[in-house]
Amino acid sequence: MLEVSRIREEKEVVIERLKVRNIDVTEKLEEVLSLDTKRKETQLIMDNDLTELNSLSKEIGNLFKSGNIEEANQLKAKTVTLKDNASQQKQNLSEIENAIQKILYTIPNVPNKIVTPGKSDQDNKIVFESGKMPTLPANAQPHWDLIKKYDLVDFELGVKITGAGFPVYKGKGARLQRALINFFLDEATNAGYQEVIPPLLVNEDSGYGTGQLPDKDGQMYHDAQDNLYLIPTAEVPITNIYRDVVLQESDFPIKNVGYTPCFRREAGSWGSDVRGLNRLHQFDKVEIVQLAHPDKSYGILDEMVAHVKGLLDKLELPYRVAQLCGGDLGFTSALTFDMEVFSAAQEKWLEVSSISNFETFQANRLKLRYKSGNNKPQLAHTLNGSALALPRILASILENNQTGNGINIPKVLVPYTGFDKI
RNA sequence: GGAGAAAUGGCAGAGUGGUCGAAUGCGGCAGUCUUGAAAACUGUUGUGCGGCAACGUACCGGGGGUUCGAAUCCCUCUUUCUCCGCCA
Repeated sequence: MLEVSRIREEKEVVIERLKVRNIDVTEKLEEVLSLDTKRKETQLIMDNDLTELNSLSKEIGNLFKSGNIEEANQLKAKTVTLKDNASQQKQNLSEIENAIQKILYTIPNVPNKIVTPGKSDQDNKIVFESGKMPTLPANAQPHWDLIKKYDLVDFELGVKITGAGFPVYKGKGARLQRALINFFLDEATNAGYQEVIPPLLVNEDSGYGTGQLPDKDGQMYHDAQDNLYLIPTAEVPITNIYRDVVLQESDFPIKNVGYTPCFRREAGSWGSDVRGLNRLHQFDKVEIVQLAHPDKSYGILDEMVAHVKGLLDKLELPYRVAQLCGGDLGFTSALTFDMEVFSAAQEKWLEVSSISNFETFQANRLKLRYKSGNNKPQLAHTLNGSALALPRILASILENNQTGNGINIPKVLVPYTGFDKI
């Protein structure tokens, strides 16, 4: 959520930068500013009423003490209208505040100035390519066939138990999945991230804190009975650890990593690219989250990208890094890099990680601040990235490493799988 | 799920209708003393909103109510603890 103070201070910049998302927020910002002015006026009136009310109350107290009952009762009568006024203003105030918030909830984050305009992922800028495409055997198969052939993942079984998009991993498939999770967690831990195992269901406050609500209501599975949401990513519970927290400047950087299953309804996104493991309702992911000093967050974003590149290098997968254009940028992000792995048999680039700097957008909702010295608390920056999302990694490992009579396991995973071939 | 107790500042802990944003202790910060440190002493030390500031205002788990006036009384919700029941 944008800060009103920022809108007031650099309205033109905000409008200009949001144009790369193909939206014009001029009217909304004007509305926010005029409501904010009204808010200040209303509070001033209310505060004045309250000031008078408070001093009358004190007087009445003193009169009662000194036995001046009659005079006290006279003053009491005077408080009635003041009280009415104050409570009316209080109601106005909260209506105005709600109206401001309602608008702010509809405005996405202001993109970083290097974000280019564009409509869709077609317009993203490829900023790095690792090269080294695999050469496949003549009879190469896409992973959904390999999975069946070697009995690694069973989709039909998942349909029987739950529904489409909830696969059952079996045997070496399950083991490979677990190996990847452990590998990713170990790599992150070695890079200084603290591992956490967060809850998989979150409350409404947490959903608002990281910006999934109200923007993506409907994309999350919702337990109406207890009003809890199944997490679409570990970002939600992990970042919300720091909701309503004031850190010391010396606490930075704060680095957390967590493995969780992720649950996404994927409403309306059923298309051609959903075969096999490409798009699921439940999938596993290791997520890295950092909290940073505003001056350091972009350096940290680079560091996180480098970390994920390192993972893909070690897995010996061909990949590229895309800098998202305005039209493809997530609602809450100021700058995002997507990591895409080439899955050779289906000849597709699959997004396996999305690494973003949210600047203060989440922190403002979370009330996540830091203090340096005796200065007033300032909003911190939040960042996160997948390191990594499992199913598509699995898909590309299977496809790229097939030999015609088996599948080679990347060397780095062998200590985790206990086998080097499927 | 049933019965009872509780929720106060970074922490501990007082406060049961007015002068309480809240005693006291610990911790933090600044200073005195010291070659330096410790100890001792002195001062200072929550957050939001409005305001250049002075200051005003709100906040004692959340929401609502009673009252001229609520940390204090009432209702409700949440959470924690104890006992009972159930259970991985």
